[in-house]
Amino acid sequence: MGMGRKEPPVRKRRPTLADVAAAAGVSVPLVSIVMRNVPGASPLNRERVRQVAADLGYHPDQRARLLRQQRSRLLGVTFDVEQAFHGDLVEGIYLSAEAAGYDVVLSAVTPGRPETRAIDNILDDRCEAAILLGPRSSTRSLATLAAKLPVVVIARNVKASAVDCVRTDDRIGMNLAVGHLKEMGHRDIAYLDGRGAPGAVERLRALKAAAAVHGLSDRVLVVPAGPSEEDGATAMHRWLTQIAGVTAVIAFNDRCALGVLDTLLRAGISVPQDMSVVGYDDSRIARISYVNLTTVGQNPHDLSRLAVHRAIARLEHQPGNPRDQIVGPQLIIRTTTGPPPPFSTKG
Amino acid sequence: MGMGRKEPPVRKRRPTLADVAAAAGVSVPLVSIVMRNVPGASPLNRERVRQVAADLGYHPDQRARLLRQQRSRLLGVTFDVEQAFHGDLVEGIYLSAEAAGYDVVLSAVTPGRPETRAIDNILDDRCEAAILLGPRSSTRSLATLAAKLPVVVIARNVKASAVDCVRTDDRIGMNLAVGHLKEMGHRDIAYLDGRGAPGAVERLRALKAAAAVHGLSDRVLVVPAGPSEEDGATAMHRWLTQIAGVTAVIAFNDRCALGVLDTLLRAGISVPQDMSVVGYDDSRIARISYVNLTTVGQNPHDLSRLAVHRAIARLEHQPGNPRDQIVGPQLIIRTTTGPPPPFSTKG
DNA sequence: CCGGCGGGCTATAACGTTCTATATTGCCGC
DNA sequence: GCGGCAATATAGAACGTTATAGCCCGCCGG
Repeated sequence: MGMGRKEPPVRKRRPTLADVAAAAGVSVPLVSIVMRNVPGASPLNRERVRQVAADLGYHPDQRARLLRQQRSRLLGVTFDVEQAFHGDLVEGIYLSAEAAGYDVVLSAVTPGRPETRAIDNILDDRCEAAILLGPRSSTRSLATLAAKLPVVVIARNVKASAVDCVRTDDRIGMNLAVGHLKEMGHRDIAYLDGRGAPGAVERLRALKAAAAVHGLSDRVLVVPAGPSEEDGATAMHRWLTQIAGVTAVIAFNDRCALGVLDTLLRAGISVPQDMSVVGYDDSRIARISYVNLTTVGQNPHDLSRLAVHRAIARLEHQPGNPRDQIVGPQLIIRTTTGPPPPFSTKG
Repeated sequence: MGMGRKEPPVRKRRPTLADVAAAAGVSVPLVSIVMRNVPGASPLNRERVRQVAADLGYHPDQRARLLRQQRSRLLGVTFDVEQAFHGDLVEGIYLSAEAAGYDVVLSAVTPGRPETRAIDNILDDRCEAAILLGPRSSTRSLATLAAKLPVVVIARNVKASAVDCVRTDDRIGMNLAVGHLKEMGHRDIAYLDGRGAPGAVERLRALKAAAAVHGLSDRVLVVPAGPSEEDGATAMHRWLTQIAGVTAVIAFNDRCALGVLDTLLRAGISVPQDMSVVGYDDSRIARISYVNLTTVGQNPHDLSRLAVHRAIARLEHQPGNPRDQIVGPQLIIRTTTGPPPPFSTKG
């Protein structure tokens, strides 16, 4: 019975500029001036209005604000919730955008929410430009989108004249990986291909180019695998019995490399004494101490910074020169690579 | 020289209702009626307006629309880009929200973007309710937030009367894990604690309760570890030499369990013949074929569905009964658990 | 004493949409 | 022929904010 019943939290309509103005005894535009920190109000009123606004718990309505202004200063970003790497990119995008005075609207792609819907969302929200992380849409539909607003694609090369791209150059990455192995004395190298995964074709081509540069074209063995741990493990398992002389493996990506490592461990082949392994991506898994995978890392910070700046440049009508911007990857040398075992140096 | 120069893509101001109305020769409100699919327009005009809108590439301005309406029907969601599980939850939230006619505003928490900023963002965007995934803010500040709008927290228990919680019950999960092991014949079980990780205390308490239920209170050994692969590997390594008789390990989470598996593999202890291992979370890593980890899985679909419905119920003034909703986890039996080796049955 | 100037403040309109109220039909029954 | 009704269309105001222009007042030089 009536003892200390909690009052229900009465949530009234959120306060507006008019409420603050009335409470402070000034006009609405003056409050607006104070909230925006622009000149035109006396220090006295400025202080008073600030106080009243804080007391009322006033928050400016972002939507009304954007509606009135000519520009929204909004960047729409689509990303895939399943890709850990996209998380790193999102982080970088927030940073660069806020530094440039732009705001970010996120729109996720999930198994149940196709990319088209994610894109429609950022269109509805009046974003001035779109930054798409690893989009799967056709070149054609991306070009259509680019007719409506500036589009910057990260981590995919889209051959449409109106679409900007920012991506890592696999040729540089593979060059680093092969160069590192050659320097240590390896000659016979196996490459586990991504087999149909996005970007696999480019990466294979890059590997072949790197092999040619280092004069190892006929020493490189390409094995079909895939993008997952399972693919790496299966391919390595099947292939273990068939090779001899190969002293190093480059995997399509880190997950694939992880499967390779597991198979080698179970087969009693020690890494890096008997076999060197190089991954690709520098995903979080590569950094675990007991994995400690040598890998080619993309630079999410640079990728996102370039993408944001490129989008803003388009908005401010300074297209800039290269439509397709390349970020150099870096080789992160950990403990899965080392010199080949002495008895196997046959070249 | 002048051959086939591409015309620069002229991006004009985006079309508005007024533009469509003028082009179709009808009034603005009529176009609005058509675009919203509400009664009040003739089939003839409906068709015409649709056609014209499509031709102009008209997209309704979500911000203006929400400004005019009394309600925004917007749910603000904060999530952590580093937590893969949050991705699964986001997916479910989109699904449930769209089914209920609500829209979702995402706001990410990253290493460089603190939770407070993410929350301010959804406040500025006029969301009607907030759904926070594993928030790290203090109970106090969450309560303050709840005074402004309904707040539903997923995956954390917040003891504030105005904050709803939806979470998995660790007691059920641990009960399943211990029960499964006991059923197979295990008696002496080690638990690798999360040591300071969010939720570790509750999970440890739940384990102890489960042990008590199964009459194994004095057979369970608690070992400090941590939430990462590395923690699991280190703890297992250090601890391997000190135990005897223990036939099963329950890890704080899957990542920790992965470290355990790796250490066991390197030590030549086979799983599950010599030792059973149970994880917690059913993260993607647990499903890899060569890992194939028996684990306690949270149900992201149910969690997100309940959270969305709870938020909407609050908005529509039907608070409903339990402020703290529990979703039952499920045991996913894979191949890292089996009967204990015969010689070790001592109880 | 007057015209001009500038700081501080406010009235008003506008952003793109939707709500409310009101007109304009055509059609029916009496 | 006329009131009533439903269906369709439009005029006008409103949402919360900001841009523009103008008002008021005290001050200065002439």
